[in-house]
Amino acid sequence: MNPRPTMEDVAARARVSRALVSIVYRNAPGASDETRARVLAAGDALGYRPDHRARLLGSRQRTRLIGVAFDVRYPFHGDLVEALYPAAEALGYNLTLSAVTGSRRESAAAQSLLDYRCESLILLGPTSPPAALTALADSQPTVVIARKLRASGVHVVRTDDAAGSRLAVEHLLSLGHTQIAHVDGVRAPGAAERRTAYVQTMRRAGRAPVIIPGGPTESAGTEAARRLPRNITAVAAFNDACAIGLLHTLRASGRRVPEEVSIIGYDDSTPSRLDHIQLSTIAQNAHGLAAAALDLATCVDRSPQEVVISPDLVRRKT
Amino acid sequence: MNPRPTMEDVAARARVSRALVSIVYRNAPGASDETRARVLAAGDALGYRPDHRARLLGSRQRTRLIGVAFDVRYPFHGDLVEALYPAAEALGYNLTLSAVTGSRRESAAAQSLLDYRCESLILLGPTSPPAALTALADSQPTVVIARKLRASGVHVVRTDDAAGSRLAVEHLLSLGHTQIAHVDGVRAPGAAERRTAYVQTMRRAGRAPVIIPGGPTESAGTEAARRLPRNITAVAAFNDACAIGLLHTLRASGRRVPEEVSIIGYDDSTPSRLDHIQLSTIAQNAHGLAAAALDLATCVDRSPQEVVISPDLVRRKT
DNA sequence: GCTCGTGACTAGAGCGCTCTAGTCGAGTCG
DNA sequence: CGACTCGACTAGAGCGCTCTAGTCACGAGC
Repeated sequence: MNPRPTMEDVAARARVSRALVSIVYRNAPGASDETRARVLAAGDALGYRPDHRARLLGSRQRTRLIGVAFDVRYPFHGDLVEALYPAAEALGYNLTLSAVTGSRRESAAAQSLLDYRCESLILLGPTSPPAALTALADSQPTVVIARKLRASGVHVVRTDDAAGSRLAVEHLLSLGHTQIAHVDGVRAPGAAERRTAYVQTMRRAGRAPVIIPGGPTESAGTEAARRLPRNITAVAAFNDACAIGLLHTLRASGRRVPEEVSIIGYDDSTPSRLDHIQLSTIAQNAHGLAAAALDLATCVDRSPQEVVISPDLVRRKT
Repeated sequence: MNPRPTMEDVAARARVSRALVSIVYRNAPGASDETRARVLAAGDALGYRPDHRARLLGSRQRTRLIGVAFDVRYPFHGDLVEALYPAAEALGYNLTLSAVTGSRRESAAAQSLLDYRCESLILLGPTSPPAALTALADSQPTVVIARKLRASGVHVVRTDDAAGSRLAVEHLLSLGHTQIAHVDGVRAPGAAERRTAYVQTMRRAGRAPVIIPGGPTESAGTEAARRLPRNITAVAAFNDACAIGLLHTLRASGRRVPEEVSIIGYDDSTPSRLDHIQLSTIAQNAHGLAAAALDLATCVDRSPQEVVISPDLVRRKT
């Protein structure tokens, strides 16, 4: 519980000036290797760690801090956060997180990031209206991940949902299926792109599209299973949760998956990887999204743009 | 993209000193209501927001900042974070998050929190060895949530697992079941307490305990389902994931839940609430845990202690 | 009338850093 | 040999705040 050592303490112990300690800890040129080692040794002995806040205050413009607003309720946001950390580190940036929860609104999360003087903001699947996002982007670069939108001044990084949907359908076609249904995401983000791509891919293959209303949840999948025509042998679901609900309900009603019905999900979420599920799915490339987002976040004065990342097919057992 | 206004700008606009602006924004005594309004108006007009960093640097001892290290992969950590925000706000504290991920170790997360000069640390279900936690607690109050451990200097807030397990078994007994099995968590945290309480409660009720090896995952539940004796009519599972694996496998093999077999989980996780699952379970009281953790985190110079929160039975459909 | 208290406000020194503008000594070169 | 350059290092201002120690005006109390 003793007060933390400061640069002054390290400087005194290493018998150099405070400024030199700063040089050493910033890895800046202007210190001999010998002194560098001595300063570092003194710092270690005292358990010194630079004060991040003071560091930011002192450095004139660049804070090398990026704020990330994410929703604790979405596992995919967790995957993105995980991918963002190494991507930020590679560029010499630090991440500050702010959570969106059931009771903490996105605007509050974003404002608290601004209080920390983040250089730029990365918002994961934000639900704020475009105007609010534009307002945020007015004061610093703002990158939106995983939401398709046109808000002026905002960078957008997202997965190519049309390509993903096409990938799913082509996979099922290549397996020899002809009666392929799509369980729709209805109004969920991305649902329209996935539905349209499904229809187009089916038409191009000379097959009749069958669309079943669904949604982004397991219960939507459960519901969709009840409406599934008996002649259907393969289903491309809106997302993994929906596919899993469908899977369980189909199995419970005696239909064998994948023997009788093939199912493909979308997201490559954690549940899809579980032993007893092993859902084939379309993976959003979290690392690709993260890298692109950081690239945009760190380039100041770049005109707002949209980066679309291709998804990948993950073949598992359904 | 224009530089953010500072206190100086607000002071100039309101025609007062910088110090007075500080007084107003801190809600400290020493300014007339009239001036207060004028300063606030000037701040609003400029879009001024105090710099959190500078604020903390300036304020001598207390930073009113609490660092939270959580694991993005655990939904329950999300619930805890959600509960921590309002609890912190109520005490006038701010939260800084740092994520533990597959590739970012707990120690890195904790260190980055220290760089931000957090007054205290709250670690959710840490996996670090007790010695590492004691070392952390040496420099500031440290609270561990959801892990039973004896590390000197560290506060612990956790759920009463014995009581939870007892609650689960008593619930099943009260439903008239006599052949109740426990699917064990083996080496998972809390498994020993839950197992012991199960055995004790069964003995006290004059029933023979049946323990089936399992684990904390869905696949463990799937495995346990295969080993489940046919005469068992109720199962208290180690946790929800295990219970859900068990549930699906049992249903797939034709046994009806809850008609033929009752299942109770543990955690009240999000999947347990899903429409087609509706798992009865034992809820860890996230708000209670959060409040207790903040209480401990904010009281400096309090001797390390352990707070045990009672869990609740959530009756659903299994 | 003079002290004293009080509320409203300000000056200025930090907080722990970064960064610019130096100093200082050793080597280079014409 | 004096004018340079160059690497190693230091002094000190400044980042945007907070906070202590004032100042100043005004009214109460003796």
